Amino acid sequence: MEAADLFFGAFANKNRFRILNKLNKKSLCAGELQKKLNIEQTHLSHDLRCLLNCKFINVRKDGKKRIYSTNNDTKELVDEVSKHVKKYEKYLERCGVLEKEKNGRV
Amino acid sequence: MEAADLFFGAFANKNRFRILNKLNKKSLCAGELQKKLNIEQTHLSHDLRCLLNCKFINVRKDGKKRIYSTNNDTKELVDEVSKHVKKYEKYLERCGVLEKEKNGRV
DNA sequence: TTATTATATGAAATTTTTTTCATATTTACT
DNA sequence: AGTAAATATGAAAAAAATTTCATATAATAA
Repeated sequence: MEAADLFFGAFANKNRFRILNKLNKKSLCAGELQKKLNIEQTHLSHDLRCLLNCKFINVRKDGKKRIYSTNNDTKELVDEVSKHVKKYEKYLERCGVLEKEKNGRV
Repeated sequence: MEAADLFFGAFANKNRFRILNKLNKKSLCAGELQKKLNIEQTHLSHDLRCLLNCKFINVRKDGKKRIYSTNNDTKELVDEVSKHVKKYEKYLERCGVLEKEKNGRV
């Protein structure tokens, strides 16, 4: 089950998920992503490396830019997860540090 | 995109993923899960509450036990993710704190 | 009504991840 | 060669999640 842990380490992150969603629509270079998502440059760069290492995305060079893109498996996965998130949105609560007021006991 | 963050907070966790996989096969009470997964009692309890809050799982009472189960949406999602994890296993690397030795530069 | 089993809770301690900072690299242009 | 633009890197700081601890509650049985 170690692989699942690594998987989540890479995939399960708000910013990285936003990146994947953007790239699902259109391949983009880092600079474009940065503008669209309004993430600080080095932060974005770290996230891209993370996604890249785990093969969620690919790069190709184009002059001094690097164009990032998702593959089909990633597209499917991201869409599936997005579907679930949308459907369960109303139930989702911050975990671990559950907001005390909301504690809906069983 | 806030919902995605909450979603990952609950779903994206090694132990909780193990729990979901077990429950996908068979509804179980906390005690049984504890034995099968070898997780410390209060730890498991926290994780169950988390999954419960976000409606990944359901409970019903049976005497002094509580029987946990997954729903169909969760089953599908967990299976989809498991499939991806299996396929990409060989690429997965710990993120954020990337092991220095492994640094496969682009 | 007390004891026991099963499970839950909240807070503190620990660990991990995210974010920022300062700087490096890479490519193209002059 | 020197400069600027685009992106990457590593380490430190900050934030968040996990794990443990000590204790509470709930249901049943003696």
